[in-house]
Amino acid sequence: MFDHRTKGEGMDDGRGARLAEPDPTAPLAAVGQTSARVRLEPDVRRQQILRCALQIFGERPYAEVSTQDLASAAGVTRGLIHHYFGTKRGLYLEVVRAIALIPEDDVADAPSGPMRARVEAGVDWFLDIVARHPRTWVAATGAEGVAGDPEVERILAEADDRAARRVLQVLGRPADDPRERSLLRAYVQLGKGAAREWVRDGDLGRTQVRLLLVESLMAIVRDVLPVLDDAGPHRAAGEDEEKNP
Amino acid sequence: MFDHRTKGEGMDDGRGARLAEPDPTAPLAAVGQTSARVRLEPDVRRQQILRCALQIFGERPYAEVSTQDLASAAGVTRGLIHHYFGTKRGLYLEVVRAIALIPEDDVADAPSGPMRARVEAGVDWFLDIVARHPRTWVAATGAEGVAGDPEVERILAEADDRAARRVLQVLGRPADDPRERSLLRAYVQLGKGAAREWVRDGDLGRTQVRLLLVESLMAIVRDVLPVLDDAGPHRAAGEDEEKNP
DNA sequence: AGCCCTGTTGACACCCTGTCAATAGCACTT
DNA sequence: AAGTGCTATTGACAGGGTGTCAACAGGGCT
Repeated sequence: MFDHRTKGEGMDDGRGARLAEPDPTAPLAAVGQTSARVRLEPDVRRQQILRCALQIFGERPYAEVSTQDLASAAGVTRGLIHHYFGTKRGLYLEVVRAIALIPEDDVADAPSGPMRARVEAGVDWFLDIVARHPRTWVAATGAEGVAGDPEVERILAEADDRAARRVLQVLGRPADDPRERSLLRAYVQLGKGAAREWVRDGDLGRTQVRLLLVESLMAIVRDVLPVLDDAGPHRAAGEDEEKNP
Repeated sequence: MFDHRTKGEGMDDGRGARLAEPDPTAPLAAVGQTSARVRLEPDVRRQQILRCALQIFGERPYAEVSTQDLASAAGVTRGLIHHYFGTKRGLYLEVVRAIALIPEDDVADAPSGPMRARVEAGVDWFLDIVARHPRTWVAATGAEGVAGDPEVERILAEADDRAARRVLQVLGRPADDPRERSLLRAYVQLGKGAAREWVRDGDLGRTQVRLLLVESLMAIVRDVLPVLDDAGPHRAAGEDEEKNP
């Protein structure tokens, strides 16, 4: 998310860029005013714009970013942004996708051993992911989406669902029961919440968070999943007729 | 982009506005075209606009609601919206406050009886709140805020903290230990996640959600809180050095 | 060199937000 | 009842941001 392309840092003065010879693919604000119109491969240009957008959207909220800002950062004109991404929202979606969706890569862990060991393994897997890029992770998965945009929702939901399936897999359960999936998605929220408390405010450490997540998941496995089907019908909450707050 | 100002969409039909005798305080779209300029007490007008905004913002995302929509729904002009709330975001903040901030009023419930009963009472209290305005509640507390708006963040965080304190109170625990508060805030995320699954997707019903929340909270009370202090230090997650997303 | 494909631009039209002086309800006085 | 004053409410205006499109020009090819 953050590109950490800390400004000073050899961007303009020292090495590179001898004189008036800007790297055409220079991503960020290398755009003194100097660089004339340079023609790039569509793929390269797309990537470059996307990288800049990644940085910008990480810095301030969606509404306070204008396509002009995006364009300037990439050293192009607004028109080009729209040419490649259709709309500002389109570009934003690409950014969210890039950040939120954890690759489904390492799926091959054999779920073996007693349940408690599996649960602990699953929790540790999750905490490791968070610990790798704590702040970025929190920013990406928190309430940072654009206001209720259905597509953003969808992406974030997909991310949660992947995590939920992963946990189910670690538990050694088939991941195709929609109710169990739903249940685990809720649990993933607990994980996200706990991680937030861990990373942002410092009152809980990894130890405490781990404890919380392990015991909760154990309770779910022990006391909830087995009786899930015995419970009542699965109606959604009634349509709301608001009265007053 | 999308004009979304499509279809009349239940905006104008239903209740209210029988025939040219509009209740001055009629909340929604009682605005045939009929109602002439009516003068109301500032308080009343504010309330009325707020109620309408509550509904509208619950229906579609912030960015797709225009001040014109808000004004029309309340049967006034845009200017008045700004007169009372300054800005569209200002009105939105009031809405979020109204929905998310559970009144700290009914604090007097005696936390008595066995722990399981208390836990169930607390969970039911929470579910009742959600059930009162399900969709609006989900919209307001989910990732539906204005993208990363600090003020929205603050309100939501405050709301979570209130809920956490409330739960601690129901459990019969003092609500001043920051670590327990933090723990319970994480639990509140589970509650919100579960409520989302309940309201939005229909795979889980209130029964299942209740089960999940009760058992999880029981596990927390039984297995986590007692040993919270025995666990390691409460360092925040290490500062992150991002490599790549 | 000259041509052509296409990446890139600049300007245009539209919508939306926020401001402000002007208008007109409505309660109170005479 | 009519008049008067306070102020709730309006309508028009300015500024800014998004998305569209025909035209321009970079650079590889003949």
